[in-house]
Amino acid sequence: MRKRTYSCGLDAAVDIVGGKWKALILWALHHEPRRFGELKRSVPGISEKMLIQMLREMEAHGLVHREVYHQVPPKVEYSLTEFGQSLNTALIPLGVWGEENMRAIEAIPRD
Amino acid sequence: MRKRTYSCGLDAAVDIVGGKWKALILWALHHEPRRFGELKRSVPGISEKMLIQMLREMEAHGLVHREVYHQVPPKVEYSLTEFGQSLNTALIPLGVWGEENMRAIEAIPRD
DNA sequence: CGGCATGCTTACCAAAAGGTATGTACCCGA
DNA sequence: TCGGGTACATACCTTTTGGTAAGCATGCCG
Repeated sequence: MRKRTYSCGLDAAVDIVGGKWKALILWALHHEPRRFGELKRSVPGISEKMLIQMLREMEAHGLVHREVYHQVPPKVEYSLTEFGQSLNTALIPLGVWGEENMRAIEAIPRD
Repeated sequence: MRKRTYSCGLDAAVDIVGGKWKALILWALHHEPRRFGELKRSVPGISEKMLIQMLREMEAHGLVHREVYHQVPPKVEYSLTEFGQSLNTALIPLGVWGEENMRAIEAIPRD
């Protein structure tokens, strides 16, 4: 989130979904609400710091909902809001594209 | 481009389209091939350095085609490959989402 | 009492992304 | 000879992003 005006819708969407992790977290929440630890396990490679940071931003952006259960040990559940759902839906074709072309993408030489 | 394996298609797609500019450049090339200067004008805010850097990467990734015309003054045209077209198509819903929600996105307080 | 589990939080650091400014090479027309 | 237009390249710097490691609060279980 850095701009106040966008040149087009894609510009705005990229700004929201930007970074390496948010799309993956959204994806992981697609089917059901998840706890912190579950999310960490279902987004391989993410650090706790990044996960929290992204969750907090996404909460502030109205994409996810955070529900705290006052238990011991503590339990916190994250779920998609309507807004988050709609973004997730818009990401589906991109996910499909990625799956269809994963071989080609993996074959790209990285310097 | 940093990984060799992806946890899902979205992961791979985000890796390719990553950053602030590539999606916008792809978008700008959607309808017709464009020259360097035209692109610069149609992606507001981008610096020449970033534009070249992104174009080079996208060429290396097989998303765009670069055609040099040996003229004076020089002319270089960039166009989408089939691969680039397919990615662009997958980005359409995201662009639509961004347009529909642009007001909401702009209203998000930053920090 | 001590260890474990959960869900964070903090400090510190490295790498990548991005921006500004300037320079290059070419030829043309004034 | 000078400036302008095209398409870059390069150096330098700042900001953003991401990673590691450690610590904290809580209460249960043995």
